Formats: sequence, C-alpha cells, structure tokens
Amino acid sequence: MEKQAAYAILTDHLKAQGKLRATPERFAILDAVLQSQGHFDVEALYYRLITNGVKVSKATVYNTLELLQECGLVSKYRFAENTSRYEKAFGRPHHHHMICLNCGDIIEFTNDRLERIQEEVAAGEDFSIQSTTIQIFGTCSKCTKK
Amino acid sequence: MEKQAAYAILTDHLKAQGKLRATPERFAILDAVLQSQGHFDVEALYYRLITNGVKVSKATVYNTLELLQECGLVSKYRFAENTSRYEKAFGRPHHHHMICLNCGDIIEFTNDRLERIQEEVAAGEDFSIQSTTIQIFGTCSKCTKK
DNA sequence: CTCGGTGCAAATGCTTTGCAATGTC
DNA sequence: GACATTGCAAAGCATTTGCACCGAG
Repeated sequence: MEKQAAYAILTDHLKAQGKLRATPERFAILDAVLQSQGHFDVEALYYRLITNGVKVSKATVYNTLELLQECGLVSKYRFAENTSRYEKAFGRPHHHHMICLNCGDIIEFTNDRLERIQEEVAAGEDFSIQSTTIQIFGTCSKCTKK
Repeated sequence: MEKQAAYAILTDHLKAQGKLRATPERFAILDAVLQSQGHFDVEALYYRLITNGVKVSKATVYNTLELLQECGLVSKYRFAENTSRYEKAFGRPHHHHMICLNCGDIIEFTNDRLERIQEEVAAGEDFSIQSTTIQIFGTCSKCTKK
C-alpha cells in the first residue's frame, strides 16, 4: 500500500539528513497529503488537518511541505496566482499542466517526447536537470464552447 | 527602430480598449522596459525609473506592467521565488528558461520541436493555447564544475 | 468639464520568523 | 538531558486598494 512506502521514504530522508526528527506532525501532514486529490494549497491542507482533529500550526505545514518536497513526495507549483500550489508526487508519473485562464481548470498531461527533448536541450548546455515544469495557458474546450 | 513600433502597439491597445488614456507614465515605463536586458522585477524597474528622474509610484508600475502584458509587450514569469519577474517580449522569439537553483542564473533557449509538440498535445484536448512556459530547474555547468 | 489615472499610504494575504514550551532521540 | 521542532503571534514582503488630486480627451 502506498502509505507504507511513502512513510518509508520520509523516514529514510529524516535519517539521511542526520538531525531531522520523526514527529507526529510530519506524518500527520504526509497522511493528509496522501489523501489529497489533485492540487491543493496550504490553506486547504491546513483546514483539512484541523477539521480531522489534527492539531498543527500553519508554520509547521509550510515547513513540512518543504521537507516533503525535498524527498520528492510532493511537488510545488506556482501558476499565475500568488499562492503556491502543491500536489502529491508519490506514485505518479512526471506530468505537466494546461491551465484554463477562464475557469481555472487544470488538465494534466504526460509526453515522453517532451521529456526527451528537454533532456537534449539541457545536455547541450551541460545543465543537469533537477525538475521540469511545462505550463500551457489558454482556454479549455468547455470554455471555448460557451 | 523598435521604440516606435512598441509605442504604436501600446497606443493601439489603449484606443482599442476605448477608455484607456495615453499618460506620460505609461510611456515612460514602456521606455524603461525597452531599455531592459533580460529579466527584471518590479523593484528593479521602479528603481531605474526613479534614478532616471521619472516620477512614478510603484502602484503605477504594477498597473502598467499588467497593461503591457495584455498587449504582448512584456512577459511575466514566476520561477520559484515569491517575486514576479518580467521581461520585454517585443521583438524577441518565444523562448523558455533553464534556472540554476544554485547561482540563480537563467539560460534561455528556443526549440521548435518543443513548441510543435505542445501544440499537438493541446490540440488533442481541444485546448486553445494563449501562452506556454517551460522551466527546467537544475544546476548549470558553471556550478557543476565547482 | 469628466472621468480615468496617479501617488501615497494603509491594507491585504501569503509566507517566514522569533522565542518559549515541548517531546524526540 | 540536549536540542530539533512546534505553536503562536508578530514581522516581512510583494502586491493591491482607497481616496483625494490631477490631467488627458
């Protein structure tokens, strides 16, 4: 089950860093992230934690999300707004986004050729890739029809 | 000369919108943008304007940059930080960025195949593209060598 | 002369920080 | 016990807003 694997990744990361501690808050936040669907912002995640009876502060949510990002369990995005958006990255293939500027809908897509060309381009500059983001802004089919 | 063409684009846009006025501030900011090299943030542009003796407020800079974005004279980006970055879009081909997470350097690149595949992907979803952004995060060659 | 635009400063909203209290190791 | 981590509230920043004044049309 994915939960155990994700826990293991986090635990390993904590140990690997030497001084990081395994606190209940960190695992509670990881839980909440695993249960999430699609994209979420800190506000929504915090709200879900609180209403589920988990006592955490927003500061801890921010800190932990950064930690989870470091071990590849969540991805952080910044579309057009001034809020950061996150999404669970565990057990999901690397993918990109089409963002509808009208209704805000986000369509995910994957494309091997895009990945390969990006690698080629980076290699040409001796640039070593850590992560890539492709965002296509425009109007989705639903909004075009209206 | 590019300045005249850019002025014309802005003037046309103002007229086209019906109620927008041609104020000296708007053209002064456009001037400053045209003189810019690479990416800049509001702070830097504002500072350049002030030190050049142009009296504008930051609010106007924000407003005008949005206006210039609407008529395609500047592009707005959001890399990882919490500041928006802009760059002059006039007379430049559509391009993308590799961002070095170590030194912050930004390498620009263009690639026709990437553009074409993006179009294909969007077409497959009946999504009509307005703009696209590709960001490759990682380590640049200079930093790798160190 | 009318209303859109500007400057200023205050307000907003996301994110970070400082510090005492807490609990992991 | 030592010290990383937490919670809380205050501080920071980038960006936006409200409003009186100004000036383009």
